[in-house]
Amino acid sequence: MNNEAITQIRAFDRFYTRIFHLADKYHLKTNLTLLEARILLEIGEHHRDTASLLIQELTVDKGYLSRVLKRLVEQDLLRQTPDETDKRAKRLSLTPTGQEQLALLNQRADDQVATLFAGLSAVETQQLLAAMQYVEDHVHLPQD
Amino acid sequence: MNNEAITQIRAFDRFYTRIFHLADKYHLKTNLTLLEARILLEIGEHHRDTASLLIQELTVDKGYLSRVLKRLVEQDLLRQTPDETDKRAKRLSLTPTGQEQLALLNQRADDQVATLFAGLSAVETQQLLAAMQYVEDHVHLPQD
DNA sequence: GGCGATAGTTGCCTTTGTCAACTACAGAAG
DNA sequence: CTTCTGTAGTTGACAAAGGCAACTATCGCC
Repeated sequence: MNNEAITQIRAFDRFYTRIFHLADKYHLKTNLTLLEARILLEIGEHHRDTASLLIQELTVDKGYLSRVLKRLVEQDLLRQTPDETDKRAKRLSLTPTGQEQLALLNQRADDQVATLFAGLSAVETQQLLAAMQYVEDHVHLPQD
Repeated sequence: MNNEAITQIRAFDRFYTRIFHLADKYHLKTNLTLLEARILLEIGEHHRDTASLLIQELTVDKGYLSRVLKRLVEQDLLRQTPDETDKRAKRLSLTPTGQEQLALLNQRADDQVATLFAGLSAVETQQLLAAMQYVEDHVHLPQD
């Protein structure tokens, strides 16, 4: 890969970093931090229902995570129920309030995306998705 | 924009967030934080040579930035010279040591990118760049 | 010359994140 | 069944990151 290409990719990275910086605000107007929002998302949508799974997925310190989870429980967004088959673990699940919050977060995030890509025609949207897919397919992810 | 599209874009965002989380480590093995690295980059390559410009570009608190800049000066990576035409401002520039550090950072970041997109043919690389460009061109950036 | 705005600094505080030690349990090996 | 190593999660102590407001000095303008 030549230098010109690398420079352009790094420019894209900077660009998309900027987008994120804007788009990562979907948790505002809720009283959740970004991490808390991502936790609700992982539990509620991707069914990662133990702390260990979250640690892997979000690459966060387990001590820190433990505290954040506690906070979510205190806010009645999250339940921790004992795992019957593995008594070390706790199963995480959203409370009804937690599910409401998650729905709200999703709504906000969707709105953000819709705003960022507003005004695209159907064809343009399809091409955009294809372009993203191309990028995704051609990144060589290191094995953790 | 339909829901299906939004879902896919959000998936891309999560994906690229993950990439960044890996790629943002280029400052490691130096004794710089990510913010310090980005500051050197902005000053050294994009000629943003006042604190105000950095505040805008990096969306960082001015009090915090002030301290970080001080730290960089203490490490002899940065110089602050009085601006003759505006005596409130200070012109920022890299010291020779700072330029060396920046070169090192660039090297690391380039390596990261090269690794992430390793093994692409010339044609694939061109298509990748085109795909990135397409994404970039079709985001509707809000006016700050 | 006076006044609101801007550049940057400093003190104070909260949030976020790291690290190591610790408890409790699991699973395998003898 | 005991012992040993590994994993799940918690807690305490601490460090780093960042936000907020007050302050000084200077600017540009009426």
